[in-house]
Order: sequence, then structure tokens, then C-alpha cells
Amino acid sequence: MDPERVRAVYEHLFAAYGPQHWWPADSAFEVMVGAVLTQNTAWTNVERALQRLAERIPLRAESILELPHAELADALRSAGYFNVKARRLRSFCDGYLEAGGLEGLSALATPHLRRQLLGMHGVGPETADDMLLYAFGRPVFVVDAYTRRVFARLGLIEHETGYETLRAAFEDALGPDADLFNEYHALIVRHGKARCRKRPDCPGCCLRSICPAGGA
DNA sequence: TACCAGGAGAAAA
DNA sequence: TTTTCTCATGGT
Repeated sequence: MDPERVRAVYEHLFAAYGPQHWWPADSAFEVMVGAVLTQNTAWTNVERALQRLAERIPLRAESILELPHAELADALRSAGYFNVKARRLRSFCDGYLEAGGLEGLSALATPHLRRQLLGMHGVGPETADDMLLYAFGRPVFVVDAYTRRVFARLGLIEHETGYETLRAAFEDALGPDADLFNEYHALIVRHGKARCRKRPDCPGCCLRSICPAGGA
């Protein structure tokens, strides 16, 4: 990808939406829990689930593991896929504690830490990269469905390009900059939410001046 | 009413 | 190995 165009997209998005202050959480562990719960789910639904969970137990791996499955699933109900996510969250907490918690994981170099996270049940590429960037501050670019949609429409990528290829392309174009990646991904999500998907030629799109189709 | 949301894993082909 | 199916609530 052309680094200048990738930068230009960022500048347009930042000018339109301003700083997003991601990730909305009080601790690194809460970021990781939120990353599992937000899989294919609107954040507003995740917030309710996090609140319900925090009303019942302290937001710690040990406390989550002490909850029976039915109780955990019930607390997560509003986030959707609650049975699946209850299992994934328990597996994640197991792996988290086995790895020595936040301290143990933080001691790992980024490639090793990424492999460690990906080895946990329920943690796929995007979730692992959410954790790496927003919980550990590592310079890893998060690719999601919005990223594909926006950049494919801009003609900068093929929609079907694999996750790792896209991640590497963004990281190569921008250089290792965790603060930039943090803001960029948040802005892409903000833009994706704001756009009306029923109007692909949206005249109000902040990217229309750099989009061959007139909007992204 | 139908569609989508800050995906991942299992099952089927 | 690649594609398809399943998981589910809440907002628009």
C-alpha cells in the first residue's frame, strides 16, 4: 500500500472525528475481557455485559473462574453468543493465569506474546491484536471488518486479502507506532459506524475526496 | 421485518 | 485445505 495514501486516510478521519480515546476500560485485564466479548457484537451490548459481570464479581481472572458456567453466561447475556463467550472467557482466564497473569504476559516479546494469546481458545487474530495493542501497548495494527470495507472501497486493498497480509501491509506503510495504530483503528471503527451502508455514494463521507467511488 | 454488529471455532465438503 | 455453519442479543 502507498504509505502516503494510508497516511492521508488517517488525516481525513482524524480531522472528521477527532481523538477516540480507546480502549474504554479501567485496566488491561478489562481490555482483554472486552476484546473477547466484542467479537461480532456491538460495543453497547458489551458494556452492559461488563457492567452486569462487575456487579457480581471483581473483574479478575480468579473470580471469573469461580463463577459457574450458567451464572457467567447469564451475566454475559446482553453481549450475545453468551454460552460461547462464557466458555471462551473461562478458557482465556485459564491461559492468562497459567502464563503468569499480566506480569508474566508483559514480559514476553511481541511475537511470543502474540503466539501465546493465539494459543488460547476463543482468541483469534483480531482479538489477539486488540489485546496486544490496547492492553499491552504493542505496535500491532488491528484489522477488522470495517478496515476491509473502507480500504477495499478506497481501492487500496482487495477485500479478500488475508488477515496477516493486511496487518503487515498497514504496519509496513505506517512504521511501528502504537499510538498511531491505537487511534487509527478506533477512527476506522468510528467511521464504519457513522457511515450509512445503504448509501455507498454517501456525499457526506469525509473520505469522498480520496475515494474513487465517491465515498468509503 | 430484516439486517448488522469492534469474530472464532467446529463441521462439512 | 477451503468453505459453510453456528453461536444470539439489541439497535436501526
